[in-house]
Amino acid sequence: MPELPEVEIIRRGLAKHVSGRRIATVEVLHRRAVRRHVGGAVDFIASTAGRDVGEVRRRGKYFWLCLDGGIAGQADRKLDDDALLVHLGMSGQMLIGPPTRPLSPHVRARFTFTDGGPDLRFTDQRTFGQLLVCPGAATVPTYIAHIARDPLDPDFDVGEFSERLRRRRSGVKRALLDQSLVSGIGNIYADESLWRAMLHPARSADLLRKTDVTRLVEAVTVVLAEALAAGGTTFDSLYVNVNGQRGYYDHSLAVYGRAGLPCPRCGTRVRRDPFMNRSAYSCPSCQRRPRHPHW
DNA sequence: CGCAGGCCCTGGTAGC
DNA sequence: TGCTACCAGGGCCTGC
Repeated sequence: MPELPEVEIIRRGLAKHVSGRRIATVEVLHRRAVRRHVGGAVDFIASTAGRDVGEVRRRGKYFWLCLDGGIAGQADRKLDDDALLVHLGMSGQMLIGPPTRPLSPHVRARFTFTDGGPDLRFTDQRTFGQLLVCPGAATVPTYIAHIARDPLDPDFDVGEFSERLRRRRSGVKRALLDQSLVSGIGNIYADESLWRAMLHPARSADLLRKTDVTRLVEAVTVVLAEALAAGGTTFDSLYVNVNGQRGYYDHSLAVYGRAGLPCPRCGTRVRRDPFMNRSAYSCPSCQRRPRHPHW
């Protein structure tokens, strides 16, 4: 379940291993991986094969490889605006390795490079992930223009986010998961941030006090940064970096996936509530349930 | 515009 | 044991 920290780890790995190289061949092994690419698999291959990879950028849980140019210090190079945009969904992986290694069963797309070096394999067991080429690489790809800035973005506007959050008439957890309000937060980091800020997930966003919102923004920022420093969360073994290595933030999880286990702060047993056909984990003592829960 | 719910998908596991 | 049911989940999409 890659959320912002995991996606950022992968972005860095790709920047290290793929930026500055020229794509040679592209194979699409599962049509669903390019279902959002206008023109389908044939056009996707034509739009990526033979092109140079520049910087790798990210917004929230999306990242994109700049195609043709965009590499720092090479301003004279032709600057094309295309982005190879990636969303990993629940189980997507970007794996770098020797071209000769066997093809694992869930590889959905494969990229080789003209230098004959390590290839790149988009591997995705549950096929929620997707790849597409669209314009807007230099700023934000058009396809994700509706995705809000994430809390680690230098231009993230805390004031604007706080105001918009306090106008929402839904539960605060639901709001945190809305990528058009703030991006990069999924189920794991929403629960961890709310626990840290001592806010119940079903608190109505429009009833939060300003101090609550300030504490929440602080909590989200710290949780995401700490998870990033730990290399991300490998909860169900589906997340690994480009070299196949796991992250270690699961050792620091306070509530997520810990129903019945003691809250690290007060020892009360962590509670699991049904939430949008999934789960919300919280401490019944640290995160007081509101009189009128707004899930 | 905001909000809620359906849908897409597979592998692991619980339960019968 | 072999079957079924359910769970995990992000985000697009539709309907209100």
